[in-house]
Amino acid sequence: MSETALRKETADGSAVAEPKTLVEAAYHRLRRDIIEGHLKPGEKLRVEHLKDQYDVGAGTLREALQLLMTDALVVAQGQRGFNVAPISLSDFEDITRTRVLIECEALRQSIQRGTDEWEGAVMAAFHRLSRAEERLDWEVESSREDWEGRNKTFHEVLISACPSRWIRHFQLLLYRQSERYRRLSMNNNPIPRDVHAEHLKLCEASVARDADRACAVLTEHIIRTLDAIRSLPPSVIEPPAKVASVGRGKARNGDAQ
Amino acid sequence: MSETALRKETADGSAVAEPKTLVEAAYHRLRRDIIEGHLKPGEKLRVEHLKDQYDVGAGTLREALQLLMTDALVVAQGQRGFNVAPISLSDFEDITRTRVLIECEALRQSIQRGTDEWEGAVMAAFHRLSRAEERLDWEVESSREDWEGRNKTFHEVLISACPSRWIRHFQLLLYRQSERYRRLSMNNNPIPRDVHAEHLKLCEASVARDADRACAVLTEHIIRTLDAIRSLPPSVIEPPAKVASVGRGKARNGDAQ
DNA sequence: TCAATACGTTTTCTCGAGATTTTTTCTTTG
DNA sequence: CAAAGAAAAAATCTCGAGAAAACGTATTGA
Repeated sequence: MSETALRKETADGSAVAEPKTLVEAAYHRLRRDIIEGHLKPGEKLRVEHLKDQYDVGAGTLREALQLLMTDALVVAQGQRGFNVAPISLSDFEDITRTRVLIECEALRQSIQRGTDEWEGAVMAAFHRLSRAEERLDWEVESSREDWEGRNKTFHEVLISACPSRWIRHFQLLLYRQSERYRRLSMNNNPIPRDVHAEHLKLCEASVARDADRACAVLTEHIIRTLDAIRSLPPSVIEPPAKVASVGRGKARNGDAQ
Repeated sequence: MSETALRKETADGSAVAEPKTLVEAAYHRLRRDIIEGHLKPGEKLRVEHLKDQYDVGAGTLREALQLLMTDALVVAQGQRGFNVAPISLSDFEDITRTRVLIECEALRQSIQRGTDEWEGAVMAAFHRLSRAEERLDWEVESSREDWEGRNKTFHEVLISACPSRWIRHFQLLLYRQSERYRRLSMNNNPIPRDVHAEHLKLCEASVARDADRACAVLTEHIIRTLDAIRSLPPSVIEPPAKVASVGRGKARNGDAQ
Protein backbone atom coordinates (compact mmCIF):
# COMPACT_ATOMS: atom_id res chain seq x y z
CA MET A 1 0.00 0.00 0.00
CA SER A 2 0.92 3.59 -0.18
CA GLU A 3 3.04 4.66 2.67
CA THR A 4 4.25 8.16 2.39
CA ALA A 5 2.81 9.90 -0.62
CA LEU A 6 -0.63 9.89 0.85
CA ARG A 7 -0.87 13.18 2.60
CA LYS A 8 -0.87 15.34 -0.48
CA GLU A 9 -3.04 13.41 -2.78
CA THR A 10 -5.87 15.87 -3.12
CA ALA A 11 -5.67 17.04 -6.66
CA ASP A 12 -8.61 19.38 -6.64
CA GLY A 13 -6.98 22.72 -6.17
CA SER A 14 -9.67 23.95 -3.89
CA ALA A 15 -10.87 27.47 -3.50
CA VAL A 16 -9.19 28.94 -0.50
CA ALA A 17 -8.10 26.50 2.14
CA GLU A 18 -5.51 23.97 1.21
CA PRO A 19 -6.18 20.73 3.01
CA LYS A 20 -3.44 20.60 5.56
CA THR A 21 -4.94 17.95 7.80
CA LEU A 22 -6.18 14.52 6.95
CA VAL A 23 -9.63 15.49 8.14
CA GLU A 24 -9.83 18.29 5.62
CA ALA A 25 -8.46 16.11 2.88
CA ALA A 26 -11.07 13.46 3.56
CA TYR A 27 -13.68 16.20 3.76
CA HIS A 28 -12.81 17.52 0.32
CA ARG A 29 -12.69 14.09 -1.25
CA LEU A 30 -16.00 13.10 0.29
CA ARG A 31 -17.65 16.32 -0.79
CA ARG A 32 -16.43 15.82 -4.29
CA ASP A 33 -17.69 12.26 -4.41
CA ILE A 34 -21.09 13.31 -3.11
CA ILE A 35 -21.47 16.18 -5.54
CA GLU A 36 -20.31 14.08 -8.46
CA GLY A 37 -22.73 11.37 -7.53
CA HIS A 38 -20.33 8.56 -6.73
CA LEU A 39 -21.96 8.51 -3.34
CA LYS A 40 -25.63 8.44 -4.16
CA PRO A 41 -28.32 10.49 -2.42
CA GLY A 42 -29.71 8.76 0.62
CA GLU A 43 -26.91 6.22 0.68
CA LYS A 44 -25.73 5.03 4.03
CA LEU A 45 -22.20 6.06 4.85
CA ARG A 46 -20.62 3.28 6.86
CA VAL A 47 -17.51 4.41 8.57
CA GLU A 48 -16.02 0.94 8.62
CA HIS A 49 -16.10 0.67 4.85
CA LEU A 50 -15.19 4.23 4.03
CA LYS A 51 -12.18 4.36 6.30
CA ASP A 52 -10.50 1.75 4.16
CA GLN A 53 -11.52 3.40 0.94
CA TYR A 54 -10.16 6.77 1.99
CA ASP A 55 -7.17 5.41 3.89
CA VAL A 56 -7.82 7.25 7.13
CA GLY A 57 -8.74 6.26 10.64
CA ALA A 58 -12.28 5.82 11.78
CA GLY A 59 -12.30 8.89 13.97
CA THR A 60 -10.82 10.98 11.20
CA LEU A 61 -13.47 9.98 8.73
CA ARG A 62 -16.09 10.59 11.36
CA GLU A 63 -14.92 14.13 11.81
CA ALA A 64 -14.93 14.69 8.08
CA LEU A 65 -18.50 13.52 7.92
CA GLN A 66 -19.54 15.85 10.69
CA LEU A 67 -17.82 18.64 8.84
CA LEU A 68 -19.90 17.79 5.80
CA MET A 69 -23.03 18.39 7.79
CA THR A 70 -22.12 22.07 7.57
CA ASP A 71 -22.78 21.94 3.85
CA ALA A 72 -25.95 19.92 4.37
CA LEU A 73 -24.56 17.27 2.10
CA VAL A 74 -24.58 14.70 4.89
CA VAL A 75 -27.27 14.14 7.46
CA ALA A 76 -27.00 12.26 10.73
CA GLN A 77 -29.70 11.22 13.08
CA GLY A 78 -29.01 10.30 16.64
CA GLN A 79 -27.26 7.04 16.92
CA ARG A 80 -28.04 5.72 13.50
CA GLY A 81 -25.01 6.89 11.61
CA PHE A 82 -24.59 9.09 8.60
CA ASN A 83 -26.34 9.28 5.27
CA VAL A 84 -25.84 11.25 2.13
CA ALA A 85 -28.45 13.99 2.07
CA PRO A 86 -31.40 12.83 -0.02
CA ILE A 87 -32.62 14.71 -3.02
CA SER A 88 -36.08 15.50 -4.26
CA LEU A 89 -37.76 17.80 -6.71
CA SER A 90 -39.38 19.86 -3.99
CA ASP A 91 -36.03 20.27 -2.31
CA PHE A 92 -34.47 21.55 -5.50
CA GLU A 93 -37.35 23.93 -5.99
CA ASP A 94 -36.66 25.26 -2.52
CA ILE A 95 -32.95 25.52 -3.22
CA THR A 96 -33.59 27.33 -6.47
CA ARG A 97 -35.99 29.85 -5.01
CA THR A 98 -33.71 30.59 -2.09
CA ARG A 99 -30.76 30.78 -4.38
CA VAL A 100 -32.50 33.38 -6.51
CA LEU A 101 -33.05 35.47 -3.42
CA ILE A 102 -29.48 35.16 -2.18
CA GLU A 103 -27.68 35.48 -5.48
CA CYS A 104 -29.72 38.48 -6.53
CA GLU A 105 -28.95 40.22 -3.28
CA ALA A 106 -25.29 39.37 -3.71
CA LEU A 107 -25.33 40.71 -7.23
CA ARG A 108 -27.06 43.89 -6.17
CA GLN A 109 -24.51 44.54 -3.47
CA SER A 110 -21.72 43.68 -5.86
CA ILE A 111 -23.02 46.06 -8.51
CA GLN A 112 -23.41 48.78 -5.94
CA ARG A 113 -20.03 48.38 -4.30
CA GLY A 114 -17.98 47.11 -7.20
CA THR A 115 -15.00 49.13 -8.29
CA ASP A 116 -13.51 49.54 -11.71
CA GLU A 117 -11.26 46.60 -11.00
CA TRP A 118 -14.33 44.52 -10.38
CA GLU A 119 -15.72 45.54 -13.76
CA GLY A 120 -12.49 44.50 -15.36
CA ALA A 121 -12.51 41.16 -13.58
CA VAL A 122 -16.08 40.56 -14.74
CA MET A 123 -15.17 41.32 -18.31
CA ALA A 124 -12.13 39.09 -18.13
CA ALA A 125 -14.04 36.19 -16.64
CA PHE A 126 -16.75 36.57 -19.23
CA HIS A 127 -14.21 36.59 -22.00
CA ARG A 128 -12.55 33.42 -20.74
CA LEU A 129 -15.95 31.80 -20.40
CA SER A 130 -16.92 32.82 -23.92
CA ARG A 131 -13.77 31.26 -25.31
CA ALA A 132 -14.57 28.03 -23.57
CA GLU A 133 -18.14 28.17 -24.81
CA GLU A 134 -17.00 28.58 -28.38
CA ARG A 135 -15.13 25.31 -28.38
CA LEU A 136 -17.42 23.52 -25.98
CA ASP A 137 -18.01 19.90 -26.88
CA TRP A 138 -20.41 18.12 -24.59
CA GLU A 139 -18.99 14.78 -25.53
CA VAL A 140 -15.51 15.54 -24.28
CA GLU A 141 -15.00 15.26 -20.59
CA SER A 142 -12.11 17.70 -20.34
CA SER A 143 -13.91 20.32 -22.38
CA ARG A 144 -16.95 20.10 -20.16
CA GLU A 145 -14.88 20.36 -17.00
CA ASP A 146 -13.06 23.33 -18.39
CA TRP A 147 -16.31 25.09 -19.17
CA GLU A 148 -17.69 24.23 -15.76
CA GLY A 149 -14.71 25.74 -14.01
CA ARG A 150 -14.89 28.94 -15.99
CA ASN A 151 -18.63 29.16 -15.49
CA LYS A 152 -18.19 28.86 -11.76
CA THR A 153 -15.45 31.45 -11.81
CA PHE A 154 -17.58 33.87 -13.81
CA HIS A 155 -20.40 33.68 -11.32
CA GLU A 156 -17.99 33.97 -8.44
CA VAL A 157 -16.40 37.07 -9.88
CA LEU A 158 -19.81 38.60 -10.48
CA ILE A 159 -20.61 38.60 -6.79
CA SER A 160 -17.06 38.99 -5.58
CA ALA A 161 -17.63 42.64 -4.72
CA CYS A 162 -20.46 41.78 -2.35
CA PRO A 163 -19.16 42.84 1.05
CA SER A 164 -21.46 40.63 3.07
CA ARG A 165 -19.73 37.53 4.37
CA TRP A 166 -23.02 35.90 5.27
CA ILE A 167 -24.55 36.42 1.87
CA ARG A 168 -21.48 34.92 0.28
CA HIS A 169 -21.56 32.04 2.75
CA PHE A 170 -25.16 31.21 1.95
CA GLN A 171 -24.50 31.57 -1.75
CA LEU A 172 -21.71 29.04 -1.56
CA LEU A 173 -23.86 26.58 0.33
CA LEU A 174 -26.70 26.79 -2.11
CA TYR A 175 -24.40 26.65 -5.09
CA ARG A 176 -22.86 23.42 -3.85
CA GLN A 177 -26.29 21.97 -3.31
CA SER A 178 -27.42 22.87 -6.79
CA GLU A 179 -24.21 21.46 -8.21
CA ARG A 180 -25.47 18.02 -7.34
CA TYR A 181 -28.70 18.53 -9.22
CA ARG A 182 -27.01 20.20 -12.13
CA ARG A 183 -24.75 17.21 -12.62
CA LEU A 184 -27.82 15.01 -12.65
CA SER A 185 -29.30 17.20 -15.33
CA MET A 186 -26.18 17.12 -17.44
CA ASN A 187 -25.71 13.39 -17.20
CA ASN A 188 -29.25 12.54 -18.15
CA ASN A 189 -30.32 15.31 -20.42
CA PRO A 190 -27.31 16.74 -22.16
CA ILE A 191 -29.21 19.27 -24.21
CA PRO A 192 -27.25 22.46 -23.84
CA ARG A 193 -29.33 25.56 -23.91
CA ASP A 194 -28.04 28.84 -25.16
CA VAL A 195 -26.25 29.86 -22.04
CA HIS A 196 -23.93 32.17 -23.90
CA ALA A 197 -26.67 34.67 -24.57
CA GLU A 198 -27.69 34.60 -20.94
CA HIS A 199 -24.14 35.17 -19.80
CA LEU A 200 -23.73 38.00 -22.26
CA LYS A 201 -26.82 39.79 -21.02
CA LEU A 202 -25.78 39.19 -17.44
CA CYS A 203 -22.35 40.60 -18.05
CA GLU A 204 -23.66 43.64 -19.91
CA ALA A 205 -26.25 44.52 -17.31
CA SER A 206 -23.79 44.09 -14.47
CA VAL A 207 -21.08 46.24 -15.95
CA ALA A 208 -23.73 48.82 -16.89
CA ARG A 209 -24.69 48.85 -13.19
CA ASP A 210 -28.27 48.01 -14.04
CA ALA A 211 -29.06 45.97 -10.97
CA ASP A 212 -32.70 45.33 -11.77
CA ARG A 213 -32.00 44.01 -15.22
CA ALA A 214 -29.02 41.97 -14.05
CA CYS A 215 -31.10 40.35 -11.34
CA ALA A 216 -33.87 39.59 -13.78
CA VAL A 217 -31.44 37.87 -16.09
CA LEU A 218 -29.78 36.03 -13.27
CA THR A 219 -33.13 34.87 -11.94
CA GLU A 220 -34.08 33.41 -15.25
CA HIS A 221 -30.63 31.91 -15.59
CA ILE A 222 -30.97 30.07 -12.32
CA ILE A 223 -34.53 28.98 -12.92
CA ARG A 224 -33.58 27.44 -16.25
CA THR A 225 -31.71 24.74 -14.40
CA LEU A 226 -34.83 23.98 -12.41
CA ASP A 227 -36.78 23.61 -15.64
CA ALA A 228 -34.14 21.23 -16.94
CA ILE A 229 -34.51 19.09 -13.86
CA ARG A 230 -38.28 19.21 -14.11
CA SER A 231 -38.11 17.80 -17.60
CA LEU A 232 -36.22 14.75 -16.42
CA PRO A 233 -38.02 11.47 -15.89
CA PRO A 234 -39.08 11.27 -12.27
CA SER A 235 -37.13 8.11 -11.76
CA VAL A 236 -33.89 10.02 -12.02
CA ILE A 237 -34.59 12.47 -9.27
CA GLU A 238 -36.80 10.33 -7.11
CA PRO A 239 -35.11 6.99 -6.79
CA PRO A 240 -37.05 4.40 -4.83
CA ALA A 241 -36.67 5.62 -1.32
CA LYS A 242 -34.31 2.97 -0.15
CA VAL A 243 -33.83 3.64 3.47
CA ALA A 244 -30.80 1.69 4.33
CA SER A 245 -28.22 -0.70 3.19
CA VAL A 246 -28.11 -3.55 0.76
CA GLY A 247 -31.64 -3.95 -0.35
CA ARG A 248 -33.24 -7.06 0.92
CA GLY A 249 -33.39 -9.86 -1.49
CA LYS A 250 -31.02 -9.75 -4.37
CA ALA A 251 -31.30 -6.18 -5.37
CA ARG A 252 -27.88 -5.64 -6.81
CA ASN A 253 -25.95 -3.51 -4.44
CA GLY A 254 -24.34 -1.57 -7.18
CA ASP A 255 -22.41 0.70 -4.92
CA ALA A 256 -19.56 0.93 -7.28
CA GLN A 257 -16.66 2.32 -5.40
CA MET B 1 -18.85 19.20 39.02
CA SER B 2 -21.48 17.00 37.64
CA GLU B 3 -20.81 13.32 37.69
CA THR B 4 -23.70 11.33 36.40
CA ALA B 5 -26.51 13.66 35.45
CA LEU B 6 -24.66 14.70 32.39
CA ARG B 7 -26.71 13.21 29.66
CA LYS B 8 -29.80 15.31 30.16
CA GLU B 9 -28.46 18.49 31.50
CA THR B 10 -29.36 20.73 28.63
CA ALA B 11 -32.20 22.71 30.06
CA ASP B 12 -32.87 24.75 26.98
CA GLY B 13 -35.71 22.81 25.47
CA SER B 14 -34.06 22.73 22.15
CA ALA B 15 -35.83 22.77 18.87
CA VAL B 16 -36.07 19.22 17.69
CA ALA B 17 -33.24 16.91 18.53
CA GLU B 18 -32.74 15.74 22.05
CA PRO B 19 -29.12 15.08 22.75
CA LYS B 20 -28.82 11.33 22.66
CA THR B 21 -25.09 11.08 22.20
CA LEU B 22 -22.32 12.61 24.22
CA VAL B 23 -21.21 14.56 21.20
CA GLU B 24 -24.55 16.27 20.90
CA ALA B 25 -24.70 16.94 24.60
CA ALA B 26 -21.31 18.58 24.53
CA TYR B 27 -22.37 20.47 21.41
CA HIS B 28 -25.42 21.92 23.14
CA ARG B 29 -23.52 22.84 26.27
CA LEU B 30 -20.75 24.47 24.31
CA ARG B 31 -23.17 26.41 22.18
CA ARG B 32 -24.97 27.66 25.22
CA ASP B 33 -21.75 28.73 26.88
CA ILE B 34 -20.64 30.56 23.77
CA ILE B 35 -23.95 32.36 23.28
CA GLU B 36 -24.16 33.31 26.92
CA GLY B 37 -20.66 34.63 26.84
CA HIS B 38 -18.99 32.27 29.27
CA LEU B 39 -16.66 31.44 26.44
CA LYS B 40 -15.59 34.80 25.18
CA PRO B 41 -15.34 35.80 21.53
CA GLY B 42 -11.97 34.99 20.05
CA GLU B 43 -11.00 32.80 22.98
CA LYS B 44 -8.88 29.79 22.24
CA LEU B 45 -10.62 26.50 22.83
CA ARG B 46 -8.04 24.05 24.08
CA VAL B 47 -9.28 20.52 23.83
CA GLU B 48 -7.04 19.31 26.65
CA HIS B 49 -8.61 21.72 29.12
CA LEU B 50 -12.18 21.54 27.93
CA LYS B 51 -12.36 17.78 27.92
CA ASP B 52 -11.99 17.81 31.68
CA GLN B 53 -14.45 20.63 32.13
CA TYR B 54 -17.13 18.90 30.09
CA ASP B 55 -16.30 15.37 31.23
CA VAL B 56 -15.89 13.85 27.79
CA GLY B 57 -13.04 12.39 25.82
CA ALA B 58 -10.79 14.46 23.63
CA GLY B 59 -12.14 13.08 20.38
CA THR B 60 -15.69 13.62 21.52
CA LEU B 61 -15.11 17.24 22.33
CA ARG B 62 -13.31 17.64 19.05
CA GLU B 63 -16.33 16.41 17.16
CA ALA B 64 -18.60 18.72 19.11
CA LEU B 65 -16.39 21.64 18.16
CA GLN B 66 -16.49 20.70 14.52
CA LEU B 67 -20.23 20.49 14.79
CA LEU B 68 -20.26 24.01 16.13
CA MET B 69 -18.55 25.22 13.00
CA THR B 70 -21.89 24.62 11.32
CA ASP B 71 -23.36 27.46 13.32
CA ALA B 72 -20.30 29.62 12.70
CA LEU B 73 -19.88 29.98 16.43
CA VAL B 74 -16.49 28.27 16.30
CA VAL B 75 -13.76 28.76 13.76
CA ALA B 76 -10.80 26.53 13.07
CA GLN B 77 -7.77 27.16 10.96
CA GLY B 78 -5.58 24.42 9.69
CA GLN B 79 -3.53 22.89 12.39
CA ARG B 80 -3.87 25.67 14.89
CA GLY B 81 -6.87 24.48 16.83
CA PHE B 82 -10.25 26.01 17.50
CA ASN B 83 -11.36 29.46 18.55
CA VAL B 84 -14.64 31.01 19.50
CA ALA B 85 -15.83 33.06 16.56
CA PRO B 86 -14.81 36.67 17.10
CA ILE B 87 -17.28 39.49 17.13
CA SER B 88 -17.16 42.95 15.69
CA LEU B 89 -19.50 45.76 14.91
CA SER B 90 -19.13 45.30 11.19
CA ASP B 91 -19.93 41.64 11.57
CA PHE B 92 -23.12 42.43 13.44
CA GLU B 93 -24.07 44.96 10.81
CA ASP B 94 -23.67 42.24 8.23
CA ILE B 95 -25.67 39.78 10.31
CA THR B 96 -28.43 42.33 10.80
CA ARG B 97 -28.71 43.25 7.15
CA THR B 98 -28.75 39.64 6.05
CA ARG B 99 -31.19 38.79 8.77
CA VAL B 100 -33.56 41.46 7.55
CA LEU B 101 -33.44 39.93 4.11
CA ILE B 102 -34.00 36.38 5.31
CA GLU B 103 -36.62 37.06 7.96
CA CYS B 104 -38.63 39.30 5.69
CA GLU B 105 -38.66 36.65 3.03
CA ALA B 106 -39.67 34.07 5.62
CA LEU B 107 -42.44 36.34 6.85
CA ARG B 108 -43.70 36.99 3.34
CA GLN B 109 -43.88 33.31 2.58
CA SER B 110 -45.50 32.65 5.92
CA ILE B 111 -48.13 35.32 5.36
CA GLN B 112 -48.79 33.99 1.90
CA ARG B 113 -49.03 30.34 2.83
CA GLY B 114 -50.30 30.61 6.38
CA THR B 115 -53.61 28.99 7.20
CA ASP B 116 -56.21 30.00 9.71
CA GLU B 117 -54.51 27.82 12.25
CA TRP B 118 -51.34 29.80 11.69
CA GLU B 119 -53.24 33.01 12.36
CA GLY B 120 -54.53 31.55 15.55
CA ALA B 121 -51.08 30.46 16.64
CA VAL B 122 -49.74 33.94 15.94
CA MET B 123 -52.48 35.51 18.03
CA ALA B 124 -51.88 33.05 20.83
CA ALA B 125 -48.14 33.61 20.86
CA PHE B 126 -48.64 37.36 20.79
CA HIS B 127 -51.05 37.14 23.68
CA ARG B 128 -48.65 35.11 25.76
CA LEU B 129 -45.87 37.52 24.91
CA SER B 130 -48.01 40.49 25.87
CA ARG B 131 -48.75 38.97 29.23
CA ALA B 132 -45.08 38.51 29.87
CA GLU B 133 -44.39 42.07 28.73
CA GLU B 134 -46.94 43.46 31.16
CA ARG B 135 -45.16 42.08 34.16
CA LEU B 136 -41.68 42.32 32.75
CA ASP B 137 -39.09 43.39 35.30
CA TRP B 138 -35.61 43.76 33.89
CA GLU B 139 -34.09 43.33 37.29
CA VAL B 140 -35.46 39.85 37.80
CA GLU B 141 -33.62 37.08 36.04
CA SER B 142 -36.53 34.69 35.76
CA SER B 143 -38.83 37.36 34.41
CA ARG B 144 -36.32 38.27 31.74
CA GLU B 145 -35.77 34.67 30.74
CA ASP B 146 -39.50 34.11 30.55
CA TRP B 147 -39.91 37.09 28.27
CA GLU B 148 -37.00 35.97 26.14
CA GLY B 149 -38.49 32.56 25.62
CA ARG B 150 -41.88 33.92 24.66
CA ASN B 151 -40.30 36.48 22.38
CA LYS B 152 -38.38 33.78 20.58
CA THR B 153 -41.51 31.67 20.33
CA PHE B 154 -43.51 34.57 18.91
CA HIS B 155 -41.02 35.16 16.16
CA GLU B 156 -40.76 31.46 15.46
CA VAL B 157 -44.50 31.13 15.12
CA LEU B 158 -44.63 34.13 12.82
CA ILE B 159 -42.47 32.42 10.24
CA SER B 160 -43.59 28.89 11.02
CA ALA B 161 -45.75 28.77 7.91
CA CYS B 162 -42.80 29.45 5.66
CA PRO B 163 -42.44 26.29 3.61
CA SER B 164 -38.81 26.80 2.67
CA ARG B 165 -36.46 24.68 4.68
CA TRP B 166 -33.44 26.67 3.56
CA ILE B 167 -34.92 30.00 4.52
CA ARG B 168 -35.74 28.64 7.93
CA HIS B 169 -32.27 27.15 8.24
CA PHE B 170 -30.61 30.46 7.47
CA GLN B 171 -32.98 32.26 9.78
CA LEU B 172 -32.00 29.99 12.65
CA LEU B 173 -28.31 30.47 11.99
CA LEU B 174 -28.58 34.23 11.93
CA TYR B 175 -30.82 34.30 14.95
CA ARG B 176 -28.29 32.35 16.98
CA GLN B 177 -25.56 34.68 15.87
CA SER B 178 -27.53 37.73 16.86
CA GLU B 179 -28.37 36.15 20.19
CA ARG B 180 -24.77 36.60 21.21
CA TYR B 181 -24.84 40.31 20.43
CA ARG B 182 -28.24 40.80 21.98
CA ARG B 183 -27.02 39.38 25.24
CA LEU B 184 -24.13 41.80 25.12
CA SER B 185 -26.57 44.62 24.63
CA MET B 186 -28.79 43.55 27.48
CA ASN B 187 -25.96 43.05 29.92
CA ASN B 188 -24.38 46.41 29.28
CA ASN B 189 -27.26 48.65 28.38
CA PRO B 190 -30.46 47.40 29.96
CA ILE B 191 -32.66 50.16 28.64
CA PRO B 192 -35.78 48.47 27.36
CA ARG B 193 -37.36 50.07 24.41
CA ASP B 194 -41.05 49.89 23.70
CA VAL B 195 -41.04 46.52 22.06
CA HIS B 196 -44.69 45.91 22.85
CA ALA B 197 -45.86 48.45 20.31
CA GLU B 198 -43.60 46.90 17.69
CA HIS B 199 -44.88 43.44 18.40
CA LEU B 200 -48.45 44.66 18.26
CA LYS B 201 -47.98 46.25 14.86
CA LEU B 202 -46.16 43.18 13.65
CA CYS B 203 -48.94 40.91 14.80
CA GLU B 204 -51.67 43.08 13.32
CA ALA B 205 -50.02 43.41 9.95
CA SER B 206 -49.26 39.71 9.75
CA VAL B 207 -52.75 38.54 10.58
CA ALA B 208 -54.14 41.15 8.21
CA ARG B 209 -51.94 39.56 5.52
CA ASP B 210 -50.29 42.88 4.80
CA ALA B 211 -46.86 41.54 3.89
CA ASP B 212 -45.31 44.88 2.99
CA ARG B 213 -46.28 46.54 6.23
CA ALA B 214 -45.33 43.52 8.28
CA CYS B 215 -41.89 43.41 6.69
CA ALA B 216 -41.40 47.11 7.26
CA VAL B 217 -42.21 46.70 10.93
CA LEU B 218 -40.04 43.62 11.21
CA THR B 219 -37.14 45.38 9.52
CA GLU B 220 -37.27 48.23 11.96
CA HIS B 221 -37.66 45.78 14.80
CA ILE B 222 -34.47 43.97 13.86
CA ILE B 223 -32.50 47.13 13.16
CA ARG B 224 -33.34 48.49 16.59
CA THR B 225 -31.06 45.88 18.11
CA LEU B 226 -28.26 47.05 15.87
CA ASP B 227 -28.79 50.60 17.08
CA ALA B 228 -28.64 49.37 20.66
CA ILE B 229 -25.31 47.73 19.96
CA ARG B 230 -24.04 50.83 18.20
CA SER B 231 -24.73 52.90 21.28
CA LEU B 232 -22.53 50.71 23.42
CA PRO B 233 -19.02 51.81 24.27
CA PRO B 234 -16.63 50.34 21.72
CA SER B 235 -14.70 48.53 24.40
CA VAL B 236 -17.60 46.17 24.92
CA ILE B 237 -17.85 44.93 21.39
CA GLU B 238 -14.22 45.25 20.45
CA PRO B 239 -12.25 43.81 23.32
CA PRO B 240 -8.49 43.99 23.03
CA ALA B 241 -7.66 41.07 20.81
CA LYS B 242 -6.08 38.98 23.49
CA VAL B 243 -5.07 35.68 22.10
CA ALA B 244 -5.20 33.31 24.97
CA SER B 245 -2.99 32.68 27.87
CA VAL B 246 -1.89 34.46 30.99
CA GLY B 247 -0.68 37.47 29.13
CA ARG B 248 1.39 39.18 31.72
CA GLY B 249 3.58 42.16 31.25
CA LYS B 250 4.57 43.73 27.99
CA ALA B 251 1.37 43.93 26.04
CA ARG B 252 2.92 43.94 22.68
CA ASN B 253 0.24 42.95 20.27
CA GLY B 254 1.78 42.93 16.90
CA ASP B 255 -1.10 41.25 15.19
CA ALA B 256 -1.85 42.63 11.82
CA GLN B 257 -5.59 42.98 12.01
C1' DT C 1 -49.72 -17.90 6.54
C1' DC C 2 -48.88 -14.14 9.58
C1' DA C 3 -47.23 -11.86 13.70
C1' DA C 4 -44.39 -11.37 17.73
C1' DT C 5 -40.16 -12.33 20.21
C1' DA C 6 -35.32 -13.50 21.08
C1' DC C 7 -30.73 -13.98 19.46
C1' DG C 8 -26.49 -13.00 16.71
C1' DT C 9 -24.02 -9.91 13.77
C1' DT C 10 -22.89 -5.54 12.29
C1' DT C 11 -22.19 -0.74 13.09
C1' DT C 12 -21.69 3.11 15.83
C1' DC C 13 -19.89 5.67 19.59
C1' DT C 14 -16.30 6.61 23.03
C1' DC C 15 -11.77 6.64 25.18
C1' DG C 16 -6.69 6.70 25.79
C1' DA C 17 -1.81 6.74 23.79
C1' DG C 18 1.74 8.09 20.20
C1' DA C 19 3.66 11.06 16.27
C1' DT C 20 3.86 16.09 14.14
C1' DT C 21 3.35 20.60 14.37
C1' DT C 22 3.05 25.07 16.63
C1' DT C 23 4.20 28.16 20.28
C1' DT C 24 7.00 29.86 23.90
C1' DT C 25 11.28 30.75 26.12
C1' DC C 26 16.04 31.16 26.62
C1' DT C 27 20.52 31.91 24.90
C1' DT C 28 23.76 34.07 21.88
C1' DT C 29 25.36 37.78 18.88
C1' DG C 30 25.70 42.33 16.36
C1' DC D 1 19.24 47.14 23.53
C1' DA D 2 17.28 44.57 19.79
C1' DA D 3 17.13 40.56 16.86
C1' DA D 4 17.92 35.96 15.22
C1' DG D 5 18.27 31.08 16.23
C1' DA D 6 17.71 26.85 18.73
C1' DA D 7 15.82 23.99 22.24
C1' DA D 8 11.98 22.84 25.30
C1' DA D 9 7.12 22.56 26.16
C1' DA D 10 2.46 22.52 24.97
C1' DA D 11 -1.15 21.51 21.99
C1' DT D 12 -2.98 19.39 18.10
C1' DC D 13 -3.88 15.67 15.07
C1' DT D 14 -4.24 10.72 14.17
C1' DC D 15 -4.86 5.82 15.01
C1' DG D 16 -6.51 1.44 17.07
C1' DA D 17 -9.34 -1.14 20.55
C1' DG D 18 -13.35 -1.81 23.65
C1' DA D 19 -18.46 -0.98 25.18
C1' DA D 20 -23.30 0.20 23.74
C1' DA D 21 -26.84 0.21 20.52
C1' DA D 22 -29.32 -0.97 16.24
C1' DC D 23 -30.35 -3.90 12.40
C1' DG D 24 -31.34 -8.37 10.36
C1' DT D 25 -32.46 -13.12 10.88
C1' DA D 26 -34.33 -17.07 12.70
C1' DT D 27 -37.54 -19.30 15.68
C1' DT D 28 -41.97 -20.11 17.84
C1' DG D 29 -46.83 -19.81 18.48
C1' DA D 30 -51.66 -18.93 16.89
